[in-house]
Amino acid sequence: MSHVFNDTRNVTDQTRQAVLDAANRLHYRPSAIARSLTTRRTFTVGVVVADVLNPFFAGIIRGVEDLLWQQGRSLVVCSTDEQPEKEAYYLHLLLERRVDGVLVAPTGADLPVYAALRHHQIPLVFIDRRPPQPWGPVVETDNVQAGYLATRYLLDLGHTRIAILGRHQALSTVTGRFAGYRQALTEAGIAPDPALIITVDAQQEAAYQGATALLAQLDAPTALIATNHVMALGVVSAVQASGRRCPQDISIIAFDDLPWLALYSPPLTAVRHATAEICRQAVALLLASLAGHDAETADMVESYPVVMLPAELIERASCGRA
Amino acid sequence: MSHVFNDTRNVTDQTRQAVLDAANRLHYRPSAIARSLTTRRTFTVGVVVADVLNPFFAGIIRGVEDLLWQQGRSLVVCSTDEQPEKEAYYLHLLLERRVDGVLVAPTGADLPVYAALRHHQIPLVFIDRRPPQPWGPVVETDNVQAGYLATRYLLDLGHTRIAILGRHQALSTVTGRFAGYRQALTEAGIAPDPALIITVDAQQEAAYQGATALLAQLDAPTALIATNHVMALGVVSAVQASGRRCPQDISIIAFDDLPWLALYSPPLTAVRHATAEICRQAVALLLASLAGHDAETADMVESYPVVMLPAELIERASCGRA
DNA sequence: CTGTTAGCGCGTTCAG
DNA sequence: CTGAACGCGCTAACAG
Repeated sequence: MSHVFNDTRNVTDQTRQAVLDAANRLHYRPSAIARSLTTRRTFTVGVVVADVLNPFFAGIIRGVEDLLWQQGRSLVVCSTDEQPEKEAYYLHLLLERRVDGVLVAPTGADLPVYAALRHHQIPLVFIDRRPPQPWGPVVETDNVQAGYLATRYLLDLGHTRIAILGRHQALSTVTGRFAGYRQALTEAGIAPDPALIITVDAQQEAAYQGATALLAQLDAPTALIATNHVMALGVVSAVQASGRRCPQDISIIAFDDLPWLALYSPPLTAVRHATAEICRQAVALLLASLAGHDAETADMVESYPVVMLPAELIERASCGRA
Repeated sequence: MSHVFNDTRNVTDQTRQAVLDAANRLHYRPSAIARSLTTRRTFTVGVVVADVLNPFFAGIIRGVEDLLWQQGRSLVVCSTDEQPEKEAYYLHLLLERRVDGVLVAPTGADLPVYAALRHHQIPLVFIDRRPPQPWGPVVETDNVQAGYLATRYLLDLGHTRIAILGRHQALSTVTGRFAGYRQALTEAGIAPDPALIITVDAQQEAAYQGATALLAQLDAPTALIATNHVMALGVVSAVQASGRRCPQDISIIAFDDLPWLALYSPPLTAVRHATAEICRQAVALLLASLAGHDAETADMVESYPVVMLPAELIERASCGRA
């Protein structure tokens, strides 16, 4: 009797025991499959990111898992490798699985599956990046502020030739960070030099090549900003290879703070995302729209919130101070 | 008509088109829930590890995902934080979800839920660590060989006082690596010194404390082996704090090879797991036992294979050579 | 407080 | 080649 398991009815202790005993004897476990078919809830949410192996996304997944596991919700993870086709494929998979909701760091393409998800009333919350169209709420780092923060910090240290490296792909994260970079320079009366704004492919090797080219310029930069963790690895190795000393010859700022950055020689200054807060807000929005469906919010506002969380600069020795 | 979607029947192109058109118009998507209820297959596998955020496990998850996504199978991830209760909780969750199979890096406790999974015919494959009882096949690194490899390498370099740091918990990984360590020492005619075998809690801070104590000894070691990545971080910071120079004053070997180890000064020698191969073998065993159920392997052998994959030493400058 | 029943949306089988 | 009926295991609604 399902009532015993779900406490959905008053039952005498006697019958409860009888049921429980029988259940144990037969190794009975209720089937979540059958339950989902009737209740139309799967207690599962999908998390779609670029790459589970990227520590930034791994942190997001861990944060979301921690917020959900006590509610009996499980997480299915999907790595898109920045391929829109893979993103669409996974979203279709999640749709067929009838997950209760999806958190997605979009590749940037405007996929038809977003409409399909909406049609099936599956809440969608975008994390880290903005979708091309407002298909759902967004929770992201304030990338303009983050780019500004890093650049301003270097300017205050007296740097005037500051280079920035980002992904070649048109992601909202990269464009935001670049915008903040330009804004800080302009405010300081420095015209952004296109030769110091480098975009490369996603791999560490590409970042290495880009940074190496940068350092080989006649009027080479005295400071480098890597707009994500993989780029940071490439930049660091390029600086090593160039024979430059950090921070004497060059300053480095990394994005995405990870344990090893503090152990590097010198310890690397980094821009840290409010990862835990991103997870909290995203999950809150997801659960809210989940509840919203039950409540039949008829005249649902067609504009979704965009939550921007400020980034924080972790000051270490790689810029010659602290 | 399900026949159209599954090509399970000969259908005229006309009716096929009619069905497909209607499906598109209504944004129809087949429900994997309902399908699972009848077919008793969910096309979902669970992966239970200690911590998704740990790069070693993140690599495992990524590897498994890559092997499974094209088959239309999805992955639900679970972090136990080394707590048997959490492991049991998650395994029950996966059991209720009727996943097709489970890959688990067990905490080491002998949980009743293993029997429950078997009773429900849900294949179980253990990865990275050995379970207390033979509840399923195991795919792991040859930890004895790995510990031997690292120790022997240091011995060949002339070290005689070699310390090793491991987790306090009784995991098959740690005991194996310790055993290999002892074996190498003994072979070299050196009696293992209990003062050089340190076990600490899982956190980086604990490893830092342990390594610091080690370095403060009167007859301090000249080489340190950290048996996992988190320990390595603690060891490295302890060496830095002690004012020692690596490799002049002390040699370090890390476990779990990650990109940043090569960028450290000096680049860190590390023991690398055959992560991709672990994933391949584990998934192969899982799919095999999955197929086995259909084939009704009546007289199933009650002993499961234990696959041990050799580790590899990545030689870098932190030991004074290469 | 307890027993019975309809139906969730598929795959499968059995008639047509 | 096609339509109709059954059942997977559960929840919810309805009788007793």
